[in-house]
Amino acid sequence: MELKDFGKKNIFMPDATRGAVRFLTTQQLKDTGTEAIVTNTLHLMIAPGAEKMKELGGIKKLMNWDGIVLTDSGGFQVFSLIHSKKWEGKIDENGATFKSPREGNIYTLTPETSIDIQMCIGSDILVTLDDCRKSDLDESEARESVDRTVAWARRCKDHFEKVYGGTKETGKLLSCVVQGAKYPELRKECAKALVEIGFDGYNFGGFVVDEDGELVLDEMRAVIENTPVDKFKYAMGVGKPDDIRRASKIGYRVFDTVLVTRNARHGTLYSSDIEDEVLRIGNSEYSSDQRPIDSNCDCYTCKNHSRAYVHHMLKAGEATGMTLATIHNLAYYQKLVQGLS
RNA sequence: GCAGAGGUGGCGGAGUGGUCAAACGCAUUGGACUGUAAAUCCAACUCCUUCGGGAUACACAGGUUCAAAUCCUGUCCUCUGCA
Repeated sequence: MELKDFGKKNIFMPDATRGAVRFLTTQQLKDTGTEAIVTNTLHLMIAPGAEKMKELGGIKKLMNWDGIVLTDSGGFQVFSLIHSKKWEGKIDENGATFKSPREGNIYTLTPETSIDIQMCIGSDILVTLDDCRKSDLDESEARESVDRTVAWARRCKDHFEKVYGGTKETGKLLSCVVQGAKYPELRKECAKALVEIGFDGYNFGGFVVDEDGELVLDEMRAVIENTPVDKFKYAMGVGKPDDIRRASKIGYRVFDTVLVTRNARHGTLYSSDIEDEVLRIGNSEYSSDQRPIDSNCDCYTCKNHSRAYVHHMLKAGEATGMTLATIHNLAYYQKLVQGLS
């Protein structure tokens, strides 16, 4: 796919956070029909490091991946690791400073450094650093997060243009993240402020489901309705197959979620043979089931192996089980998303 | 045969008079996971239950005690060493 067509039709990007979709080789990833992946700024800045990424010629060369690469800015990690105090760190209006628990180094992520690192990674589609927080914020906190997100987005764009020449010079796309928690009005405000700055894509950020696991459609609509039709809309972290269907219906075209691959590793597979399309391959009923995971699937796993084999591999703790399950789930999602176009 | 050690839930293995239906691990059986600190986490796992409890249980059979997986006696079995 050409970058200029990105987001014109539905696309699902698996998360290759550290430069690989877990348990898959780049070739196996290609074979699932995947055209774009998401890698993560924060993870890659810690290892192998921004300078090293640059020296190695960027993520695409490193992975031998010729598809599209989107780099997430690290905004979500700022929330999930630092705001929630799993990692030591501080967040202020300038960005986040944190200590990696692995080797103890201190890192700083600001709107500007996030862009710099994404450039070192060699991404095609950059994401502005945003202030992502938990979903049940009260309105004043949500407003703070919106204000900061917009301010950071502006700084990201300025930096991207001044230092690198922007989209025109680099040929890369710059997308921003819309915050506003569970307040559709704030979502709208945030979207409008971002549109004024101008981006190539608008990403729905924060948490995409409420406490009951329901997709936050009202908030998502507020963003669609207040952003330009000709720019791509990316529903970050969406989601379960039905959530993708719903989000697609209201105008989102770009999706990513860890559910596909994590669920695969944890034994939750998808199959059109099952009524609610969820097949828990670890369940004992599959231990002697010789059928493929999905009779309508032509992925490597379904063409070559039975439910019983995947069940056994996963139960036995063999990495092959994870690989086979991931290949299938990813192929299932790619087919799902194509079917929505 | 003699001398030591020991027999605990599907398995391994704690516990050595009461707070024990019995730690912990594994296995098993369900479930969760939504811009990945996740090959992770949660729950159930003797039987019955109106979910309050109830009934049997720590090789087997007796006994001591208010109370035994824990103490005593016998039986059976296992392992190690010596013949």
